[in-house]
Amino acid sequence: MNLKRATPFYTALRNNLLFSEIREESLLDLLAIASPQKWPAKTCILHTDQAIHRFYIILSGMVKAYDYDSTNNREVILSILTQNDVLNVCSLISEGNTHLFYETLAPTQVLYIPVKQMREWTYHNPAVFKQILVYVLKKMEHLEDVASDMCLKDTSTRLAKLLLQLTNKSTSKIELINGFTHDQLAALIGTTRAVLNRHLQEFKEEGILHIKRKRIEIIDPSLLSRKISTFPIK
Amino acid sequence: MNLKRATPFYTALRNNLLFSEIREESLLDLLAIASPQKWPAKTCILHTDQAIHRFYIILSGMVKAYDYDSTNNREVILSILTQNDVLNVCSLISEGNTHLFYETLAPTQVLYIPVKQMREWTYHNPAVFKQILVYVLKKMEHLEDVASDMCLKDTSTRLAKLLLQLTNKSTSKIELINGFTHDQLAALIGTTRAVLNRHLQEFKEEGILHIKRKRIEIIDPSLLSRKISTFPIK
DNA sequence: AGGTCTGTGCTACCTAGGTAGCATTAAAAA
DNA sequence: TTTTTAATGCTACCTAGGTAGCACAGACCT
Repeated sequence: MNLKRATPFYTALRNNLLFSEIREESLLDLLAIASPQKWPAKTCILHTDQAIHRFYIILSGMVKAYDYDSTNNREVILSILTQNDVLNVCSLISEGNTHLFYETLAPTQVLYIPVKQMREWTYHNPAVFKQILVYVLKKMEHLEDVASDMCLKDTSTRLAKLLLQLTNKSTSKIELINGFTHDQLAALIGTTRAVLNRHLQEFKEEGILHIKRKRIEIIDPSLLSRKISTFPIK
Repeated sequence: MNLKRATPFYTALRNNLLFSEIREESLLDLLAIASPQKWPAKTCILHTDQAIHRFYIILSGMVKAYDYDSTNNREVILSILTQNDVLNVCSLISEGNTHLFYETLAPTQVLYIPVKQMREWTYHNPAVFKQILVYVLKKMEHLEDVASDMCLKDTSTRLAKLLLQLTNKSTSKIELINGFTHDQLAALIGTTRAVLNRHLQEFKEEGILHIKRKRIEIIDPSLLSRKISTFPIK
């Protein structure tokens, strides 16, 4: 028993807010039906029948949730999932189908639990639903922001917001998306690489940031925040 | 007791999927702390301190959830709430702040429960969280669609989708948004009245629909569905 | 070293959709 | 009825952002 508690998997679950209200014994029950799995980068997930019937908890790595339109060959990333995020919440409830696609952006470690067993576990631990609700509501809020920005704000505002959001206030470094290509950054703000680059160059000209290969450094955060939603004209 | 069960309020709660798993006695408890309220059309809600501390269940009428950008004076409607929808789910959980605005589009009847009492009630009826989760996940799915359409699909596709979605398959009538002005329709697909009208006229020319004042009638649904995501060019 | 590939910068062009403004019509109010 | 208001149609213009294409650079291979 004590051995189990010592595993990194146990610690991972224990530190996950989703299970903060769960008693130790129940958590060990959960651990008992969970299996680890590793995905290499650039793996599509939730597309196999098998994957649909599993509930995933991300231990490390990164997964994008995106939609893709074949008519114009474009992609939007609606959300980036990392440590402590979960995949396939719908499966616990209904055969609910998110139409989104999921793909790893980096090698990713997960724990998975077969949906059937997970449902059984939730039956004995209904308290988890409240925590899942908290989790989903937070995602929802983000999605509301994304949706409204996408159609009310222009591209350069969206870019500025993205960069500011992901800047660590204390270190002033951009987190999470360093290592992203411009294609991926473009998908995050719902535009094209060419357009994104146009705005990046603008920002560079104005002394707001440095651009290195797969890495952006903010020089002047205050100038950047002034880019938000203040139209150049008017 | 039997009297209470006979009230239209009881029936409303009983028919609301959110409370499908709730025992009769618990539902009566809920009814005991609930109060009816009427909002006239065009009323802003959730903006007063009082309103923030209440959980609302819509009995009849219509409320739009929207965001507004003052720099370009535009509005997006992200969701339309009607009978059996609820307002202020976040309040049950955290001081969670959706940044959206809410406004009635028609005279609306609600039941409200003070958040404090509602939280207490949920404490005794935790089963409701699962149902709320089901509800929120459904809203989430819709929001994902909206967000991705907003940046991957062109306006005429979004319009076609909107109209088809709201067409009752059996009666072939458009529901819910009949009575909407073009301004409101535009906000629903994230564009401007002028642009919306341009596409409506296009559709009319092509014999897809009739346009009357505050009312649209679909003549040829199959032509309309062909408008979806098939670019005129290519 | 040389070769391949992926990411980036940049140019020149095009169009969907945003903006402004006004004329027309239907509905509601006086 | 007339008056007033709200909803709609339509015109003419403008621009942000999408498209295509290519040159160049750094990374990563043999």
